This record gives sequence, C-alpha cells and structure tokens, in this order.
Amino acid sequence: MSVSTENFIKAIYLQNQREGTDVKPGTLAKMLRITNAASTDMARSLAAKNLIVYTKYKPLSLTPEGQLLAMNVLRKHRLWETFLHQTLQLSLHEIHREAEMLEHFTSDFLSEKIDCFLGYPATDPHGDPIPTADGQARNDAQSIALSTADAGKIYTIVRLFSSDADFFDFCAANHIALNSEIKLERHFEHQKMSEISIKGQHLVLNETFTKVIYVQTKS
Amino acid sequence: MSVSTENFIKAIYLQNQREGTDVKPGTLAKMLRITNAASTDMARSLAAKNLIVYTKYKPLSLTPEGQLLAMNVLRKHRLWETFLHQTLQLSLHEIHREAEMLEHFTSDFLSEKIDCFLGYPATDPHGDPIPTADGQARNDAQSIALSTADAGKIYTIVRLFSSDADFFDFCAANHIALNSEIKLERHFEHQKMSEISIKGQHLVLNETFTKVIYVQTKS
DNA sequence: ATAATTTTTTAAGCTCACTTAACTTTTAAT
DNA sequence: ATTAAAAGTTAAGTGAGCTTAAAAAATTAT
Repeated sequence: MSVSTENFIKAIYLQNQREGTDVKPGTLAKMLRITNAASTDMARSLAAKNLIVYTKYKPLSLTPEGQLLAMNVLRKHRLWETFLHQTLQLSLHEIHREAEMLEHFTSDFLSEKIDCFLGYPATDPHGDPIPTADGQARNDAQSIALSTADAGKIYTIVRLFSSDADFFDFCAANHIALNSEIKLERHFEHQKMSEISIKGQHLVLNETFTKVIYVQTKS
Repeated sequence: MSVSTENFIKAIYLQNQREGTDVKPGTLAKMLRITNAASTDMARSLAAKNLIVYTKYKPLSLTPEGQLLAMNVLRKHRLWETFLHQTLQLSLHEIHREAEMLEHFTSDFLSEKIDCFLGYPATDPHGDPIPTADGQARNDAQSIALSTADAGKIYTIVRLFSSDADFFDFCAANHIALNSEIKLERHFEHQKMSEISIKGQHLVLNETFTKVIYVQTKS
C-alpha cells in the first residue's frame, strides 16, 4: 500500500479513537493537509479497494481489511517510537517525526525483530498501545480520557494520545508526563474546559487537551 | 529528493566505483529495473536539477551536488546496515533489503544519532566505507579488487562490495567472509576467471565476483 | 566500409496523488 | 421553513515516474 493510502487509513482509525464522532473527508483533509477534493477522491478509491466503507455525504469507516492495515501501520509507528526513544535516546518530541516516515518502509519481518529486541512492549513512550503482530488493537480497558473523568478525584496519567508537537511542548513545560499524579479539580460549563492540579500547580486545559490525556484512578 | 532520484544518483556512483567504466542510461536501467526510456528521461531531468552532467549519447557523471547526495544516501544505507546487523542481529543477507528502503526516509538528524550510537564506525558489515556526515567518501586506499591482485599471493578479505543476494549466498556457502585469509592461485586467460583457495578449498570465480571481493596483502 | 545489431532517444500515453474552480448537498442559523 | 454558510463532490488539469512503440545514433561484426 502507498504512503498516502496508509496515512489515510491511519487517520480514519486515529480520529475514530480520539473523538468517538463521525469521520468525513473534511476532517481527514485537515489532518493530512490535503484539499477536501483530494480527500473525497481518496475515499472513493479506497472504497473501491475494499479498505473503507464509503457512501457519498456519509461518514467513513474501515472495513476489516482497512482495520488490519491501520493496525499494521500503527504497530510499526509505535514500535519505532519505542525503539528510537529507548535505544537511540531520542526525546518524546523527536520520535513522532521520524516514526511517521519509517512506519511506511518497514517490513513485517523488521517490525518483528524490533518487537523482539524491545521485549514485546505493550505500549510506546506516549502510553499508546502497540497493536500485536496479528493485528489486535490491545486496548487499555481501565483508562479514560480526562474529559470524561470525575471532578475532585486524583488520577495517574497513563497515556498522552496526541501527535501534536505543541501539545507535547505544553506537557513538557507543565510536568504533564506519563505516570504523574494529576488531580482533576473541576469541569467548567459544558465540559469545554477543565481545571487540574499537578505537582502543586493549577492549570486550565481546553477540551482538545483533556480528550488526549488518558488517566487511571490511583489504585 | 525523491526515492527515484536518490536511487538513480546512487546507482551512478556505485557503478562508477565497481567498474571504472562509463555509465550510460542502459546500465542504470538494468540496475534499477526500469526501461531505457525511463532512464534517459531521468538523466535529462536530473541534469536540469544540476545533479548530474549529461549530454545525449554520452556517459553520465555526478556534479558536486550529485556526489554529495550519493554520499548522503550511501551513508544512511550503510549506517542502517551496520545498525541492523549489530543491534538487531539481522544477517548479512537481510540487512541490504531493509536498508534499501530506510535510507530514503531517514533524516540527517536520525542518521547522526545512529552513527553516534554505533561509535562512528568506518565501515559497514560488508566492509563498505561509511561516508562521513559532511559527505566525504572515506576511501580505503590499500585495498584492491581480487581481479587486479597478484597470482600466488595470500590476502585478507576486507570488503564484499555487492548487493546481490546470490553473491552473498555463494559467499556464505564457501567460507568467503570479511577477515578471512584467501590465496589467489591464478588468473585464467584474459583475467575472465580466477582460481582461489580459502579454508583449504579451491574455487574458480568469475570476473563479476572477483571485481567485488576486495583484499589486502597480509601484513 | 558497409551492414547488422544494440543502445539511446523521442513521442505518446498511463496511473497516482494531488491541485483549483465550479457545483451540489448537508448543516446551522434565524 | 427558509436561507446562509459550510462541507462534500465533480470536473478538469498538473507533475512525477513510469510504460510501449517507433526513430535515430552508436557500436560491432563481417
């Protein structure tokens, strides 16, 4: 599969995960920095290849074949991120950019070797689950997005589900990191903003951020 | 630069190295498994980009810019080969295939990290010199191709300058490996074939093979 | 030196992954 | 419910990197 195809399929999967919401060509166009026209075109052509289900003006979804492809690309991406971070000491800021390229040019054979070398990790350095070689998503059942968490409770950060450099810059500047303790002080209005405290510091986060910070109740 | 461009430039460089001879579109077409027409087309377009010097019906050569690009791609290729072999335990058979893909999608930043991790090696697992970050070829002055070596003398194998899987299979099956001792028994006829002995075994090699086995006089 | 063969080049055409521009459908606002 | 705005779609066109087929030049064989 081509780079464009893999990225399109991956974007559908990720968007479905991050927001529960419908995915339409426009959303993907923004994610992939192409025009709506190109996105619609791609949707039609991938539907013809039986990778996605697509009817004009309706939301897109992955077929089982598309899902498998998404898992395979995401597996390679996350294995590379883990590898680049653990072995080559690249920072959390740097790994995404490199993995974004390498994921498309890594054979199944090589990804197996990397997986083996790393000792079959379950998650990457952002806490994102690494799909298995047979295409299973390996979902973390007990973690929830901060946006859906309860005000007043204390949680542990288990996942930073983003690929936005600005978000990671913000995290680095504000002690938001995996395994850190975080208190959700309160949600404002219709959950559009939330106040948290971390390492004694109080912060107000917008919805975009609270949707990608995944937490678990302290056990 | 695109994958096609990088491969074209790399092929010119490698062909110049392996045979001292002229490189014309047909040679590159065979190496890259494209038609002569496509090769000629590519030559014209890369000349327009000032990467190669090209006049109709004449041999091609690299400009300084083209040379730099070749060094950069080759550097990444050989760093990956070294890394895949040393760190991920891929065999000499497997590393070329993977490096051939990864070389085109590796930032200068990442290749630096790999180089550092490996301790700035001078050669890859085939004995091929790894160009420096500033684009120097790092040539091994004292090694020569077996085809130009003296009959009756004993040498040490220092480089297997090939990317042909069949050649490496042959090497593996006949104890031809880096640092092995090899005796050049004699050249037949117009140097088209040569007899060697290695680990007590006598073999006759064709010119293609003797041109890619590089040796040094035992010191 | 001439002819036969091989190599190189040109021309026309294809697919992929885009673009812009015009148009249609859906969604949101009043 | 109607209308304005936003989103989605279609159509036409582009450039890269190929292909096949035909023509031109260079090489080789006699």
